Amino acid sequence: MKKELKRLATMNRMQKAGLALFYKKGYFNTSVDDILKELGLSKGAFYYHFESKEDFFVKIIDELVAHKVYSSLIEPIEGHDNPVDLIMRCFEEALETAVHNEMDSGFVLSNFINEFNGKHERIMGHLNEILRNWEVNLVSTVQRGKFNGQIDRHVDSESVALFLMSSYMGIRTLMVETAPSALKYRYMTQLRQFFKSIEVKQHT
Amino acid sequence: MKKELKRLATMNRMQKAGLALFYKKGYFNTSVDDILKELGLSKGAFYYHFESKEDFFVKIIDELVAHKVYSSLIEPIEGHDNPVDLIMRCFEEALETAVHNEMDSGFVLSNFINEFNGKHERIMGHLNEILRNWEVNLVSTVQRGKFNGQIDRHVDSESVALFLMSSYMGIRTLMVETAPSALKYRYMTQLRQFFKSIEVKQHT
DNA sequence: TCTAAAACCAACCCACGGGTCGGAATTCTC
DNA sequence: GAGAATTCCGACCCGTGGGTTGGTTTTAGA
Repeated sequence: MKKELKRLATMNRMQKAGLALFYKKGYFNTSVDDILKELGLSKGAFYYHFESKEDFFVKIIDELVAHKVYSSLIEPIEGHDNPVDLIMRCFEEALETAVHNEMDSGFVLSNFINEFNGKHERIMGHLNEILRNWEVNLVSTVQRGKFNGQIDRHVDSESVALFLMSSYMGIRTLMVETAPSALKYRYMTQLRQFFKSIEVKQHT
Repeated sequence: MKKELKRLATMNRMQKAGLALFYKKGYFNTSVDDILKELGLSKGAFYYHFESKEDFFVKIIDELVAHKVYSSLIEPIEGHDNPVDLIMRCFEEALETAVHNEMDSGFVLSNFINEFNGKHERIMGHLNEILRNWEVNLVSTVQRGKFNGQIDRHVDSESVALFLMSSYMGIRTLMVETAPSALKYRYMTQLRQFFKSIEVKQHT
């Protein structure tokens, strides 16, 4: 019984260290040895737990990356009150985390997508699934906004979701090298502006 | 005299092939041999013309990538009539090219930025310069819009420019794997919506 | 046509990285 | 505490990739 626990513990350590390095230096630019060195483990240990570097990475995506995206971008907007506000708060929060994160290297999911886009079918499959989950969630949140009478019924939910995703992925990329705090502020300003334009006009 | 010409011709061939492969497979995942194989040239030829792989890449950035961004995103919006329209047309055109481009791998500049973000100071310096040019150009275009009385004087030009850049970089990433034509349409819809929100309200 | 420089070739060097394997240490189970 | 299974070590294999070098072909120019 305890064996299974230790097994999982070790695998988890490797995956966490792996994600940290893949995120920081990129997949192709990170060797298995790099990860092992950080943990004081050997190649044997690694290949005892994982079939290959690729298999290792796929598991990281399905578990850690998916979870990260879920907890920071999906779960926070699943409430039932004021969808627009939820999305704004969620993005703000996510960006704020990035600002305070010393050694931020961008949006994890976006980084990996960029590295494998059109290059590696299998891995892209797993990354795209996370992306789709996010999208579905955004779409339904926007639709809730329509029901609640906050968002104009004439706008296309899917388009809005897509626009939100695009801009978020882009700003996270830009925030890596240039004054994240200032960029965050500017970005949020325009995001608010955009939301205003699709909100139902209040005939006060 | 003709020697210099041949020299430049060969270097150009290498750079073009290099950019194509770097763009398609990424920098770290493309070997110098890959490029040489495609041209039927040898290592000796390569290292006769370039100091190193990195030097080779930097030159590609400064010449080819910079030029590409300039001709597709900067030059088209430098006119003097209707800035909003110019930007819309320009983005539309750029996305349309991507749609029709079999084997599209995303926005060249964005791809490279993602690959080196926070990882490689020197290369990021060159990439950021292109980014800044683009930004400056967008900012001044937005400001022209204010002068012309098309854009609300209260909006912050830099924020708008940033928002445009973000969304464009994001949508280009997303377009690689998912029905580019549909995404383009949806994106343009929302971009128009955004512009509406910062345009001066016509009191007809 | 002859020479010298420019352009290019191809074999070589070496470090690195993914993956293998036989055995040693640890841990569980009885 | 013995035996077996699990976990891990570390030396090894081998293909790859960046870079070097000595020499060969091509070209310019007088």
